[in-house]
Amino acid sequence: MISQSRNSEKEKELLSAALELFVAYGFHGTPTSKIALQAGVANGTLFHYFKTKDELVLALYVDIKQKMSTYLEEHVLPETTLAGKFRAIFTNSMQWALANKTSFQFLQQFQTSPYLSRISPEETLGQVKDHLMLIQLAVDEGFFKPKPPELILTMVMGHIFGLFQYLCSSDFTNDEQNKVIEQGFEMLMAMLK
Amino acid sequence: MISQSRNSEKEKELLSAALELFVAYGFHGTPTSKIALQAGVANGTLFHYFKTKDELVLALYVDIKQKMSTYLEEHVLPETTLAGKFRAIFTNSMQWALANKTSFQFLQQFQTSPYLSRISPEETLGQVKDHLMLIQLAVDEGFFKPKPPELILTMVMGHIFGLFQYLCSSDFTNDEQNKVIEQGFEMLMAMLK
Amino acid sequence: MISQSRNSEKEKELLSAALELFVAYGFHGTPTSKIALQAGVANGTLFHYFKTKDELVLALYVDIKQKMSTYLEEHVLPETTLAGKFRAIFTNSMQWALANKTSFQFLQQFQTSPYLSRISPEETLGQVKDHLMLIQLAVDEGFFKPKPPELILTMVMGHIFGLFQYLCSSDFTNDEQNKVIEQGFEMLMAMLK
Amino acid sequence: MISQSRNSEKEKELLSAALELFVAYGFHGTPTSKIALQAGVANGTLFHYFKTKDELVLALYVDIKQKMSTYLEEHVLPETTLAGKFRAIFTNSMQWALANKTSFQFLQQFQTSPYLSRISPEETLGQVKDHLMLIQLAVDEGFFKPKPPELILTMVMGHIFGLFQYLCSSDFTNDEQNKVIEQGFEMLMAMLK
DNA sequence: CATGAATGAGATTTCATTCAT
DNA sequence: GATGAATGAAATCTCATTCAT
Repeated sequence: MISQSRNSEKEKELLSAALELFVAYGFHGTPTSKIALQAGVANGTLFHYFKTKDELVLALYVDIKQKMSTYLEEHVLPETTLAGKFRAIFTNSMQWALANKTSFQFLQQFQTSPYLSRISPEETLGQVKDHLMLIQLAVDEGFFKPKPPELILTMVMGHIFGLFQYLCSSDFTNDEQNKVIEQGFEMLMAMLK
Repeated sequence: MISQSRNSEKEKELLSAALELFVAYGFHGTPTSKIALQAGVANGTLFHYFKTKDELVLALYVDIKQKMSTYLEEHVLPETTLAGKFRAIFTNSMQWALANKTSFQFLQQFQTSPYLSRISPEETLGQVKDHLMLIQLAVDEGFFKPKPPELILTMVMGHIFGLFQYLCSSDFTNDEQNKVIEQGFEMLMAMLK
Repeated sequence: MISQSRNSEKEKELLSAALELFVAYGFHGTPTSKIALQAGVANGTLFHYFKTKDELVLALYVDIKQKMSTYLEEHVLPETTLAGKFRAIFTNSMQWALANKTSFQFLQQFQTSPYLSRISPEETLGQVKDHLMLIQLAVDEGFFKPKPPELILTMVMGHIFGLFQYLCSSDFTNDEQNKVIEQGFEMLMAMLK
Repeated sequence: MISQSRNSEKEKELLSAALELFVAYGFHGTPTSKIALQAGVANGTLFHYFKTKDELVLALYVDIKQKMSTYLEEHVLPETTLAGKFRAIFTNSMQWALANKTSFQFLQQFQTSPYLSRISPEETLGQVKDHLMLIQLAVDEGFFKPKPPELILTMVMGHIFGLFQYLCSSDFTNDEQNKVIEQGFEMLMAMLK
């Protein structure tokens, strides 16, 4: 366990350095040498942990996705009502995004890049399946308008991306942020119910 | 004028080739040699028209932005009512995006990339100023809820990106597309009014 | 034709530099940078002519093989008798090998290396087919002992390699060399007839 | 003694793995990590037994040379006549080569490689001295034609390499192999006597 | 002894850019 | 203007070797 934590140490350093540099300079704009430098390891060490640079990019994506998922699950599971669940998903997504701006920006960058096609469709589906099912349930129960769940999901995500952009573009206090998120959620519901 | 039209011909070929390859392989994933090849010109010719590769990327962005703006202007100007203008902006944005998928994807890619910072803030502002003023007007007249125009704008854009994603993800007939756009607009208005 | 001769110029320089260095340090013991340096061209230029280092190795093999074949053909074709043809093949093989020691050593190195498997069997066969047919003819006419032509051929080649090794190991005058070759041929015939 | 036998175990595994991989991929085409992997030991363990990779190559060469020599000595020493000795040398060389194809191929590869120059001339000479003396004796007694022993030796070796190549190129039964070797020896004697 | 993570020099290859024709 | 051969800096990746455990 000691040795593993040491390994993880360098791997984490590498992932963290890669994240920062990728968001600042883009995937191809960031040489592996710079990543290694910033992570404080030797050039070759990067390739000890990730066989290729591409593998590092994908590993970073998976890592971030999983962290966000874990965070959401923890906050959504306790909710028992549909309304509570949706509010939890929305507000906690926003909170996580704002608390992990660089990570969230990386996701955006990744998802509009050709790297996305490296993720198998099953994996992609797996990530949203739970959300789609929840939406379907809400439609069935008349909580949402009768629209295809995929449409509703993309709208919610577009909404989240839009709000994130807005909240990043200026300086807001925490209170202001929370108010915007709150209002954003109300508006979203106004649209979907 | 003949020589210019010939130049323009090659320049267009280059921009068109670059667009296709950038969306497929990313900015850095696309060598200038491949762009020249696909454009049917020699390697060095690219650098007659664009001093550097970066300049080509930016020129492509400006070119696409301008084409979309022109298209929108043509369709929005004739409208006289607020409702008509917003409907026209929204539906024609969607129509243009769907008719020029690669171009729209390029815009998405560009705007989440570090290249965005190469565009001066004034230029960026200029592109949205008209829209912001229109939204402000709508808020003042009670047409929209009293929210900051920037917030409303980012929400509209998030909405558009979401719908675009959804309509690209499956095969829809033109009729179905139009219906989705129509409903999308109604939902958007339900949210904003 | 001018431009071609210029191209060929650098390509030839590269092949020639590669030959010398490969024989001295081995395929993998020779960095492409050294080849380029010795050829008097830039690092990248090598890859302008040969897509990969491997391709350079194979191209060099094909080039040398072809030069030797051409040389042999020119000297063997005029001969009309079986005896004359065999003598011509043998002595001219030896002469060419001694006049192009480095090239011949490269062939030996190549043929005992894993690179050999990159040459398709058909190509390999094509190179010896003529010789095999000539041997078969000699067997049919009772000129050679009734043995499989392949066996005879490998023996002849073993003989040639052996003599080459011997003549390289010490300093011989041209006259001595010729005498050894002559005697070597007589001994070979004593064995095969 | 127990610990030494354990070491020897791993050393043998390493030599054996190296042999196989060197013949398949060449000296430089085979990373030490792959050798260690195939030998079932850790990366660093290889360097406990061989200070450098080069040392491993040379050790392998010496090892194989010695095994072949031992085998030959055992079979040649009992012979009392010149004819018997030569027959024993020749046929047993072939038998060993065919029974240890990979090892023999390694020798060929080694001897046409720049590694050969790492072997001191004295060592090289030592390996063939006995054979040269035997040939000299045979020449003195009129058993062989009056030629330089070095010439005769290289011819014999060329002959052996040729036959080896031939017998490896197709599938032969043991009986066929033996017959070819037998005939090969008769032909060789026809040439040398 | 054995391990295997870590190293960093160096190898191959790419590619934006130049320039003589 | 147009070409494409040539450039060489820089990127990715490999691998022999070391060393703390």
